[in-house]
Amino acid sequence: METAPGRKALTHERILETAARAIRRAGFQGVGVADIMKEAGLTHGGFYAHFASRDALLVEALEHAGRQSAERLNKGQTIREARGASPFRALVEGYLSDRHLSGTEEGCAVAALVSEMPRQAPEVREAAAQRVRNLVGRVARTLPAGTAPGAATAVACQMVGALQMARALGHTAEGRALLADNRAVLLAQYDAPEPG
Amino acid sequence: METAPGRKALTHERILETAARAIRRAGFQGVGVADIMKEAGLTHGGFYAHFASRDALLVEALEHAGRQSAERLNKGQTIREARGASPFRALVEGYLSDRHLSGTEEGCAVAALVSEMPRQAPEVREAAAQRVRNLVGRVARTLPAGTAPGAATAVACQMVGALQMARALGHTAEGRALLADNRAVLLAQYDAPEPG
DNA sequence: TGTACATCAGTGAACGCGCGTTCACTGATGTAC
DNA sequence: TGTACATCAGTGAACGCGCGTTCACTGATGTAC
Repeated sequence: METAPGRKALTHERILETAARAIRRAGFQGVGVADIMKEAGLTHGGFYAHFASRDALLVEALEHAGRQSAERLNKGQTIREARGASPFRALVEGYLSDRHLSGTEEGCAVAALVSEMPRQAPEVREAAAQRVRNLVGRVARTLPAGTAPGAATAVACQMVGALQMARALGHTAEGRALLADNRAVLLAQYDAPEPG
Repeated sequence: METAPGRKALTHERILETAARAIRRAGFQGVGVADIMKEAGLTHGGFYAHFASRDALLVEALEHAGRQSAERLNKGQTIREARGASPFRALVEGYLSDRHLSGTEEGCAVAALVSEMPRQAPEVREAAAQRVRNLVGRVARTLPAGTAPGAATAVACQMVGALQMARALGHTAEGRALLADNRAVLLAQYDAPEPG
């Protein structure tokens, strides 16, 4: 059993939770320290009692978002596998779902932030690179044994690209069709044909 | 023959050229009006004689970047095809090249900016969506006849995702390996095996 | 159980700075006669 | 060819505003005796 978190630890967690959502919603550059503190029900002055700098918050927020998104994907995968889907199909259908398309704020941090990652401070970039590696690892674990090397990387890139491009097209028929195309192509390539 | 551009038109073009590079380098949010004007050798005050607002500049800059990147890809494709590559191979090897990895500023606007696109003003979003459609169209034109429907979309998403994720990992062996994995998987799936 | 004091989480005013936008202006270019 | 004037591209100071960060403070909580 872990030590019960004190008042400060609880507040810290609340700021992190808010920030993890905010960066995915508005981008690294899209939210300020004051915005996040306000959304967490605090005043901006208290921020530096919790984090050494804005970048230090971004690092922790990325890690928090990664954990949160991983949990969410785990849940979705478990449910789909219980319904008979292969691990790979469960991942693809969860990641490239309409729900994930519109749920940027709770979704994959890589899809929400990749194109901004190269422009961040070194510490933030490193935390971001780790999210990328984790995503590739997740894909690797769902691919059938004997899949060509490099496939996990290729699939991860396609999934991230697809979600982003669908979002760029808007939450419209056009965006959803792009997602559907990607699901179909991926499942045809790496999964047994759908039964029935 | 077109009308010879006057002094103002030349300046307009120079601002656009600067902005098209700047947004790919630093992101939509990463550069200000004053930065761009300074980089173009002007003072910020003159900006509003050329553009109605910052967003209006972003729209034109996206279009400019799209044209520029398209020309560049055309050139690369022509050279590779002259050396015997199929149109598809020529595109993939150009888009997923180490040169494109490190040439963000002159490269594909979609890869440089997708994850920021959903957060822009409606006019900018629409110009951005058009870049996405153009990229998918370009891929479609290089795929062998008879390829499964949806393949062009899937390939475009993978290429965009791959370039971004490689950049997120840094211009290192890790990033270049990710690109190489993607090239290999794409060529194995949609192209005849490399001769020799 | 009750008082005195130390600790500490969070407040809010203030800092220097850069943003997008406006506007009165300067000085070069072009036109009229 | 030369002068007088209108046009127009670009200048630079100024606007209101929000940013990241600092810091003296308040008021609640916890501890000592």
